[in-house]
Amino acid sequence: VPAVPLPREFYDRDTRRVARALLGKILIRREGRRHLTGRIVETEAYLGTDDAAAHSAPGITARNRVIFGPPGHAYVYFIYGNHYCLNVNCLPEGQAGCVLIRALEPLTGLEQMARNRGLALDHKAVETHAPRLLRQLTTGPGRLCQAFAITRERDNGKDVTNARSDLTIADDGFRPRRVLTTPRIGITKSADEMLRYLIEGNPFASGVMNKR
DNA sequence: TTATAGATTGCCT
DNA sequence: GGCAATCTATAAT
Repeated sequence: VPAVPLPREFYDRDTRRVARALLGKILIRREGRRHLTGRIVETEAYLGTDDAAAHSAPGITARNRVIFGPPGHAYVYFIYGNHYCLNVNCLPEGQAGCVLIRALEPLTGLEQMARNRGLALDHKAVETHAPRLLRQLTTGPGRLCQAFAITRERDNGKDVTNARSDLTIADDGFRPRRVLTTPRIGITKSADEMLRYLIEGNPFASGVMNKR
């Protein structure tokens, strides 16, 4: 696992470019000496005050203030009374924009992820239902937060570029072969904008056959 | 002060 | 494929 997080400059540019560039990077949750890691395989861009679907659309509020802050910080919100979602904010302080992390390919710490998700993941289960089970760990924005124990209370506003942070994003050199662009999922406003990015063919992206 | 919709998920038929 | 669960930000009263 790479020890050096992506630098702040990585996030200090157009939100769509960051959303695409985050594909293939590694999300790292550190719990003492143990690590949970997963490769980012699906993202969505949420633009500034011009994007009706973005939480930043109404301007700065208590809830969304992280999106207007300096780049490279986690924006975590609670939705539908049940789920947390993880974003990283982009662009310089004062400009809104963030990327929603929608799906990961789990890499290390799978048993802990399963425990966090309330799933049984023994060897027998892996042998018989591996693809189904593994997809239940970190496919979907709410699921990956539960698997990584990401909550608003614990992680909102956290600097993901700080190596001492327990939530960081790093580059291990992996580059996606091909990237698909589609409309965003689960929104009603600005639903036609092509702002969802995923690694073509990766089985851990959400949706059927990597589409929707 | 009350009502409503929401960047989701899991269980039901 | 349909729908309930369950909290909260924001709009409407």
